[in-house]
This record gives sequence, structure tokens and C-alpha cells, in this order.
Amino acid sequence: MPEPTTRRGKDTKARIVELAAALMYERGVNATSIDDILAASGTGKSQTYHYSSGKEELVSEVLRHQLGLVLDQQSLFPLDTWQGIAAGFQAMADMQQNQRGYRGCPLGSIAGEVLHQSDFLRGRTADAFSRWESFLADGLRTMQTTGLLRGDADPDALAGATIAVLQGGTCSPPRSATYAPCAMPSPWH
Amino acid sequence: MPEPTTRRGKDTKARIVELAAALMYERGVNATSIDDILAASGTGKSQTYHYSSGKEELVSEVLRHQLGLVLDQQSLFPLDTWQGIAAGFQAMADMQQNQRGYRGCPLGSIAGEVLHQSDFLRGRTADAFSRWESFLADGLRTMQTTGLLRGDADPDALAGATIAVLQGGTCSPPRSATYAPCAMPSPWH
DNA sequence: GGGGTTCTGTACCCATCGGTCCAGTTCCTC
DNA sequence: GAGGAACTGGACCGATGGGTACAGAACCCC
Repeated sequence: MPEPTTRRGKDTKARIVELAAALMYERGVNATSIDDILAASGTGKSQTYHYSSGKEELVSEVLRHQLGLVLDQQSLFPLDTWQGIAAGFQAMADMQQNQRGYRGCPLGSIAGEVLHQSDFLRGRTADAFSRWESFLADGLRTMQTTGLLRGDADPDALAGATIAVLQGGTCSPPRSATYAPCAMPSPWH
Repeated sequence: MPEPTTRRGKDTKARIVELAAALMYERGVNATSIDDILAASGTGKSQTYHYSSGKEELVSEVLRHQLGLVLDQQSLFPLDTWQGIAAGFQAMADMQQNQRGYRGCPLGSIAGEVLHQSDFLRGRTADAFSRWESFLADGLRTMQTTGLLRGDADPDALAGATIAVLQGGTCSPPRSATYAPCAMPSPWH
């Protein structure tokens, strides 16, 4: 609960969250025990409970961490041009295909697993997706002011649909042993 | 493992699978213990292990059950006409909105939770989605013979993309407390 | 450098859950 | 209706996992 104040404390907490995120993304949230995280991060049990009230809050930190990953990746592209949008999402698709073994969206796959578990976590997943959606909608709004997007379009609805399609393409179960994300007929040309 | 031969046995197994499916859809797979299922279905532990080798196989039966629900629902509509397709998927969306509390796709929400858990379950989820995909693709192929769909379209790719979009719209985390499925700009103008 | 705060290591607890066992009951078949 | 197979009930077990307690070490500030 209390944020760490010392350098050592900050490092420890960051290491715990980062390793927790990696393990949960790799094997799933429920298949990742606190002990697994401790072993991987080289910390003791008291650290985890010193920095978070329990596993639920730790998952919530992991969601925030994963949202950060997604937004950082998206920020590499100018999402207020059609070319930037195309390139940004193509990069996400490529990332899926290049990683060893199919994992799905770094945020969505974890979110989907904990959606049911509590009102608290459902709220946190909703928050994370809202922030992502706003991020995309902002780019679209800019495009309206620069004339790239029609003025009567609804940026929020478009952003929501975009994320939904992306989630469906990356997080819905693979159809074959190759685990490739669903091939979506491309709208670009 | 052995299929029940008597009437009573069939009833018992069906009851177990049905209740297991309902509970797992309602609260999530990992939040549903064997004991919960037994209590709800009014059976004893030996029945469960008499008809399945363990929880993993039970989940696999649940996946089959949920696929049956989805296909039954879709079968109510003529999926070899544009109107039938529109009506069928509108019905699924309506079902989402009408049920108390947001749950997602009856098949996809469960599949998404167990995808990570084992190669066995990943295979079974892939099978279930393949069968659904084939079901849609068959309708599209019929439409090619009747001239409703262009001959150079790829029914399998279209079916896959359709399911992906549906999953994204119903199973990606809700953005707000209303838990409504994502509003997708309708192609049916 | 001393004292209080922050942080760390580890042993321990207890609830839960998947799974086993076995004795007893019901059901089919001849 | 007798005998064997199919089915059922429930007590029991071991492992796992989340969470607690507490003493000791590192750190920061005066």
C-alpha cells in the first residue's frame, strides 16, 4: 500500500511488478503464484506484502504496467495520421507473430483472465482500457482538426471499435497449432 | 472417461456438465471449484470422477457444451443470406445486452480463461473455434454458389475475421460500469 | 554514530481444492 | 430374483497457495 520512499525500495517494488507481469503474461495469472514471483525476482515474501495488500492489488499493478507497455509501443507511431495508425497496429500484429508461442495482447490477455474475479479488478481493467481508448481517440480528434477525418465521425466509438477488433484478433483462441493471430482482411488499399 | 450407459448415468453426467458450464460462465473457471459444482448439481464427488478424469476434462466437456449453445443459437437463422447473418449476430449482441451483468461470449469467455492452462485445453479451445468457423464458412460457401457472395472471396478468412470481431466486441473488457458490449459501427447501414 | 524508520528473510499457519478410496445402492440382464 | 455391472455418497488425504508474524539488517537524518 505505501509507496516505497528509498531507492532500494523503489527498485524492489519495480522488480516485483515487472517479474510478476512477465510471468502472468507468460503462464497466466492463476498459474502464477506469489512464490513463483518471489523466486523469479529474488525477493522474500514480506516485500510483496509490504508493497501491496495482496495478490489482487499486485495484479492491479501488473495491469498498469502492461498498459504502460502498450502505450509506450503505440507512442512510437504518429497516431494522428492514417499511415501512423496503420504502421502502429501492423507493429503490434508483427510482435504477436514474432514472439515464440502465442500469447495475445499484453494487456488484453491478462485483463480477460481477471475480469470475472472481482468488482475491483473489473474496474481496474475497465480503467486501463478506457485510458488506451482515450489515447486513440485523441489522435482521431487531432485528425478531425487537421481535416484527415470527417467532422461527423465519432472518435470515441471508432477508438472503441478499433480496440475491440484488435482484441478479437489477438486474444481470441487460435484456430490451429501455429497460434498465429487471426488474419484480418486488410482495409489498407 | 467411460460414457454412461444407463438412463440415470446419462442424466447425472448431463446435469454435472450443464451446472458446471453455468457456474463457470457465471463466475469464471478458476473461481468454480469441483465442490461448487457438486453442491449445485446435487451429486457426490465420485460421480464427477466416474465420468471424467479430472477438472481439465470436465472443462473440456464444458467447452463442448458451450459450443453447442452457440451453434444452436446460430442455427435459428439462415446463415446463407445477408439478412440471416445480420439477424443472427444481432441476436447475439442483444443477448449480451439483455442478460443481467456482463458475461461475454458463452464460449469465448471460458476459452479465454483456460487458453494458457495446458496444451490439452488450448487444443480443445482451438477445436471448438474451428468448428464454429467451419459452420460460418459453410454458409458463406453456399452464398458463393447462389451468387450472393463474390466467387473470389475467401470464406474461411471471412469466417475467421467475423468470429474475431465478435470476440473482440463481446469479450474484451467493458469500458464502463454499464458492461455493455462495445458498440460497433454497423455495416448494415 | 545513534536512533528511528524502512526494508528484508524466513518460518509458520490455515483454508481450499483437486483427487482417492471404498463401502453401499441401484440398475440391467438372464 | 440372483448376480454382476453401473452408479452413488461421503469421509479422507496431501499439496498448494495466500497470508501473517517477527526478528534482524539496511538505510536515512540529525
